[in-house]
Amino acid sequence: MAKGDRGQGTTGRGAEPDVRASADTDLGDLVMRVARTIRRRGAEAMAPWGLPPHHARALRVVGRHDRIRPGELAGHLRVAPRSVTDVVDVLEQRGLLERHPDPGDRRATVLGLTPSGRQLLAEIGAIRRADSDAYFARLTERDRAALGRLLALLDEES
Amino acid sequence: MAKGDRGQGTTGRGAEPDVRASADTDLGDLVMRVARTIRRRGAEAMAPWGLPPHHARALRVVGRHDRIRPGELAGHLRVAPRSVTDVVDVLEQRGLLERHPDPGDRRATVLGLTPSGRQLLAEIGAIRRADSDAYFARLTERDRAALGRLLALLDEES
DNA sequence: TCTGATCGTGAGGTTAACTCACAATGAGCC
DNA sequence: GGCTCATTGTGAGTTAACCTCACGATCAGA
Repeated sequence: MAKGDRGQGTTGRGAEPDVRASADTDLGDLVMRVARTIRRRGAEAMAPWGLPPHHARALRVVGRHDRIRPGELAGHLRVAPRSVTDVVDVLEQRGLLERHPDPGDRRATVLGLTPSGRQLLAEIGAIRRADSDAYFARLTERDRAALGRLLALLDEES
Repeated sequence: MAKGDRGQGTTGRGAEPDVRASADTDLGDLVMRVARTIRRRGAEAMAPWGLPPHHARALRVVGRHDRIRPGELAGHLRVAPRSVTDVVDVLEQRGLLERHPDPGDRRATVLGLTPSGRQLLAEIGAIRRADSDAYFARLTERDRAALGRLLALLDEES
């Protein structure tokens, strides 16, 4: 099924494993490496606020979708529902968002930003966007659009 | 679960924050979400061998660059030198690779696959490639090439 | 009213990284 | 030869970002 399969793996020890960069990194690896860089940059950019990248991301989602439920937030972040509980815990402890009981369903909770959460979001938004722009500036406008389209295709619900 | 989408508002292409995640997430978020999916899929695919994605990746790099040093391996994986020590520890304990003293520099170590490491690499290579192909099959051949090019640009040494 | 799904979370675990400090060694200089 | 300084890999300790499983509370339907 694989096409350009170089079948080495038998005895071909020093048998010319030349394999220059483009050949040896597949798309999956490439995505992971870029993701690592993004996470590192994000962590550095957010360091002054002590807000890890993932927490900042969650804060942003809540900012966009007010009155969101934890489960929905998990969906947006593409993580397991349980995983957002901890994130929400931290953000709530810092007074950035609040859990409110859902009047329509007493099992459920809805999340909303506090004023200081909203303010922090505004502050870091600018920084984050600037850093993101700086990183993706390696690509032309057209390439960024193309990348967005391709990643969105991959990210579609399966 | 989740799959929430209480439609609030339409995808108004304005200054309005909009609902559909794919529409308003920036490139960084998109990369992270795709990366998460890839990691999860990779972990599932490697589960029968109990080999975490990152370990498999390291094994592959050593397979390609025999007699590589830990420090170089770290460079290929884009992680801090210290981080590969643990990975190498595990892989060595499993008998998949070995540390040899570097004859030219007694501080250093060179890594090489053992026969069983080489065999495992061959086994999982096929599986992994198949899974990767399945995931990226959402994109056309042309789109995959484009994505590879764009990611490679981003991943260039800065 | 009983049953089965759903919501969020406690408990506990894993992966994948990081920094800082250190001993051993190499390399350049006088 | 003896000094200094950089490099190599690792011990120690920490953090981020996930996961599964189990559970009590609640909802929705037969």
